[in-house]
Amino acid sequence: MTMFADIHATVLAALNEMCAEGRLPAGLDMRAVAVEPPRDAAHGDMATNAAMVLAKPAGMNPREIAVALAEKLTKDARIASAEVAGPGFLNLRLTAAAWRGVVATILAQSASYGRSALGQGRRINVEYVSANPTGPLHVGHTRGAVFGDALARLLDFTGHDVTREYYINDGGAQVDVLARSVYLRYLEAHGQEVAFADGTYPGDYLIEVGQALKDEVGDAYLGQDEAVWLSAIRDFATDRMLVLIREDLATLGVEMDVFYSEKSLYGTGRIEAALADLRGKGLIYEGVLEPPKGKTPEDWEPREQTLFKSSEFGDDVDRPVMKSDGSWTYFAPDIAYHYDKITRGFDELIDIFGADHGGYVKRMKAAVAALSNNRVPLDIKLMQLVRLKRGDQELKMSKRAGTFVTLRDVVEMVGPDVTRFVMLTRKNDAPLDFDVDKVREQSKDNPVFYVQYAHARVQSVLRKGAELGIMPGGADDLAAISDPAELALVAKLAHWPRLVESAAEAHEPHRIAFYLYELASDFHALWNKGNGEPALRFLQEDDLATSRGKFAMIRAVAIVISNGLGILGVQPADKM
RNA sequence: GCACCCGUAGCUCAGCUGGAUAGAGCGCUGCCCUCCGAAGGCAGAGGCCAGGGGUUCGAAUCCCUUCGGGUGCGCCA
Repeated sequence: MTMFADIHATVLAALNEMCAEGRLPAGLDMRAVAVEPPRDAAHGDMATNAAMVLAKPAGMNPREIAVALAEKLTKDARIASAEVAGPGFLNLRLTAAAWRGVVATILAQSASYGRSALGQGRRINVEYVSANPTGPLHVGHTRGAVFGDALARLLDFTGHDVTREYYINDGGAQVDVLARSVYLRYLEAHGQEVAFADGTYPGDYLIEVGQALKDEVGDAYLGQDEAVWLSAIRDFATDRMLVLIREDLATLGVEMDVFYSEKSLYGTGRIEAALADLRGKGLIYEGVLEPPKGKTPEDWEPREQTLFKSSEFGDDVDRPVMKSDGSWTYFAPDIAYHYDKITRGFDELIDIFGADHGGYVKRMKAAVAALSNNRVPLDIKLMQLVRLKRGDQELKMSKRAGTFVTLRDVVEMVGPDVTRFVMLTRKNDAPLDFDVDKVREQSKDNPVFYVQYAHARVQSVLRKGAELGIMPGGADDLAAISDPAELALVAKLAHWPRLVESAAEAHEPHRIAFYLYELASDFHALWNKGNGEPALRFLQEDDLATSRGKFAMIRAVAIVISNGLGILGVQPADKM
């Protein structure tokens, strides 16, 4: 249990008592009753809106309810005061002893402080990265990789059973292009002059693949028709690319549980099975789509296609699953893939896509709703672009020239921890500027540094204390935590569990990063306050009991920072 | 033309799923080291939350609408 959950339960209990005593009507819906930190700390430690949300259904004046509730709550030993404010807020102040209890809790729970059973072991599948297996990962993929991984860790931390999954697009035309490009490199390895036409991948990273192919098959494919080698080289090359991609992900500390092959859906009856499910629900038909309004393609002509009635599930129009030539559209294997996830028994699905896939969201949600009979929710997070910069200069990417900034370039420039943290300092749907110079600065301007520095400062004091034989204390020493600034810091620590839960529910790991920044800021402020008020210094050489108490407090700060960074996949620094 | 995302301080962005006087960093102005690390901190100036309607005790947040920016729109994946 946590402080906010405890008090919330206390408030509900008090309200129920009031019902039993006839001071409130029975059977009130209390789900809207919340206990939150007030926006302005001057209002108190916690505030409840109970009186306001219950006033109308109870047919009573909100202040009347608030006064009665306040009377009950002040009997609680942890609550120092309860004041009615504004239209009916009830502002609560907790006793210093109650806050000190939070420190004891944090030290006792340590690495699991903030863990929650919110997910109740629900099985949740997070699909991310899923980049085409045609080359190394670039900056854009990096953001998706970091976000997906942090989200997975966050869900794990909140009691979900998480599967991290990568969908390999190895079934489409782009892997044929890959195979042809590798063939050219293979010819090159045999000393031939080759030209990279449009529609091939000219990147240097395929040189060694061509060489490896030569090492493996010798001259077997020289002068041969594409029909002879295409399929074999495709498999060879995609395997190589997947090794590359796994290595890229590993440099960031990202590890997948499942790599799921698109190709495995073809010729195995799995696409057919998924569509048969939809057909059985009357959601597949043959028909002709209207041309898109406003922007009709030049070569538009009406054609009959096999369509999915996605419009019955909130999509704008029905979507084709089969092209007019009888082959599948990309949507068909995607339906089959999500059908497979549903059949595997997941309770919830999350897809992380690039923002350019925005037009795909509604049909995918429609498909999952239809296939699972609305049982399995699908959340799709769209990742906005990353603008990579060095100072004022933007590092441009050009796919045609084969020059792009890779994930590995970024990690080599700034390290995995900085890459991860900075990528998480923005909401997923906001564009991100990533300045490779700025993120390496050791200053307040750099949020990674700022948070790491707070952790390192705690460790530094604790080390110094250890030299003097002072260790963080237990419950008996916590009276040393008494200044309002100290209690405010502890209150911030008490927010951690509810912050974690709200971030997990919203699927928004960036909230963790922002919280850590605020916590670090509060800590640095308290540290500096010790300059003017020696009583606030953590190390009090002439008063060991006080030192032990304050050490317990700052150790709690380090624990929360460490737990938070753990969710972001960042190593806390002990020294800087 | 339609759909989705976005619009908050000069700049870059938060805003806890509807709460009280809208916050932080940078930049600007002025302060704080005989002191556990100044790689920090404190204070000040700076806002019609793009505009307009609505919903209710209460809106930056939810709904409608206008304007502005981004992305996407059958036989690409």
